[in-house]
Amino acid sequence: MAAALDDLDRKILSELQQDAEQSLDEIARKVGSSKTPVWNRIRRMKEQGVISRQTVILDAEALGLEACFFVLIRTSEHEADWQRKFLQALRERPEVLEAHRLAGDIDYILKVRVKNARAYDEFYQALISEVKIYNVTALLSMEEIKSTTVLPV
Amino acid sequence: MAAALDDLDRKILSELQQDAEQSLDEIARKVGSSKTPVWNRIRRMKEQGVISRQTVILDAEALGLEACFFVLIRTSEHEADWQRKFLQALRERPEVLEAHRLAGDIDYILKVRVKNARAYDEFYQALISEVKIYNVTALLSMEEIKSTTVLPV
DNA sequence: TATGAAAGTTTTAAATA
DNA sequence: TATTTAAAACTTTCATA
Repeated sequence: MAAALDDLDRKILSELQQDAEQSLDEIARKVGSSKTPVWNRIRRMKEQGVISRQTVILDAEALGLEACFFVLIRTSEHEADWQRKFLQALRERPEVLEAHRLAGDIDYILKVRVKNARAYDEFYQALISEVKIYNVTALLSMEEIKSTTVLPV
Repeated sequence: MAAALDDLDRKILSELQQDAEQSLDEIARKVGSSKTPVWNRIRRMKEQGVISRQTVILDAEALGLEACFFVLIRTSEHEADWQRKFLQALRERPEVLEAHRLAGDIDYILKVRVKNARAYDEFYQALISEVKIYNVTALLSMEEIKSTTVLPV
């Protein structure tokens, strides 16, 4: 599955991750190459799916989304039908930014961004009314020390 | 802190979050406006810090980063000096994608992306050798159900 | 890989509602 | 005050060497 990337590819990815608004010329200069090879490599990496999309990162606080919770979920249900419903509920809710199925004792972890604690409670009430859940622990973030989309390349 | 955004601003943000490669004309058409007002609003939202940056989202699997852990940390140390060192270590390590200080029983949560379980162990050993930590629980993600940078606007 | 030219986009300015 | 029009500067895209 892992794509074969050389040093130049990695430098280009690193530049694009830092700032996707740079022009090809600028990136080419920084990575010590020129426009055409950089352009061809970017196109190839998009086709390969190494680069999945280009987006803007918004400031959650500036949008008034001041509360962030990590939610640990244990469930007694492990049936296919229950799971499908649960996953669908998570995918549909825009306040759920991350959702992972886990190995071990805790079944799922979510990262949820909302306006405030009340908005979290509304989310929580809605979720447990949609699907049966055995145990939920919400961890409230007091400080975002780091939050990055930049992967080490 | 929350910026005053109107309906048109929100539509523009929604388009940019979905796909930041769209041209101004395309965005303008979709949100029912035209190039210049859209351009002025984007510039204003960048200045206000609502839009913090533009980036590419890479596929972690395609890069060979196949393991994702959520790490729950309890510490006995709460001194300023210890904390500064700990936060610095987290910020410097590129495999740490998220780090939050929490309210309550668990002090910190991390999201860590690495090649495999061995790479996680190397990260873990390095971290505990740098700073004293009381208790660590690592939750291994078996399936990424959802992972988005798109905030509800 | 480099060059360069065509097509398209962003950015600024001026005119208009 | 905000929008439309228009034009200059710049960028991307692609053919050719």
